Amino acid sequence: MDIRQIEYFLSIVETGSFSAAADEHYISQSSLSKKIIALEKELGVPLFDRSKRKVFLTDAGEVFLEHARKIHLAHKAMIFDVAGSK
Amino acid sequence: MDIRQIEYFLSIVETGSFSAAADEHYISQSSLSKKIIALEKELGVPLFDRSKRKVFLTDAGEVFLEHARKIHLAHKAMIFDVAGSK
DNA sequence: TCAAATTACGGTCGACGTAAGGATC
DNA sequence: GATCCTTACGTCGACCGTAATTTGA
Repeated sequence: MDIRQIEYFLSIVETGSFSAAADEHYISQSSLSKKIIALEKELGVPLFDRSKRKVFLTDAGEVFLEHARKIHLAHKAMIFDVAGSK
Repeated sequence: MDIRQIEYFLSIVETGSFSAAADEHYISQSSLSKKIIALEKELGVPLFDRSKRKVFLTDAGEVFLEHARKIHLAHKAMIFDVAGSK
């Protein structure tokens, strides 16, 4: 699992859209989709329900979201502190 | 940054050795070394002092270590909770 | 039909392991 | 000389974007 995948996931949740999240990260819709599919495969559970026009989180997606936010913040703090220790 | 790199880093700290950590993760010493070098490059700071036979953490490495432990635990909790939500 | 996500495809870049090199003890 | 980390090198898999396909409104 890559930190970027977590950031992609968070962007999708914020925007409610794969394509909008892809734009935010300057990658193609296709690449983003594949990254999320790979993440779901790694976890063994689907994170999103794509059956509607707007994407919704599955139950597992909700659980993932809570942790994803924590890890994202922890990672940001890590970068900041490490850079400051130079 | 990949979660695996964090786990590699933690194994090196625990064992005090790149090669022992590589064995733990069933990858070659060479691959592990390259992963850590890539991590240091991404962070912009060296994490280890390799000038002695046993590897030592730099100041930045010590800072990274604190965060790495937190993120590792958060990741483990994430995997556990997501799997449990299936 | 329009918009949005997935799948197919081809090219390129990166990751891996083996083996050689350099350094420490 | 032995052990450990890094560099060189060749191969193979992964990632990316474009384009085609599928599906929901």
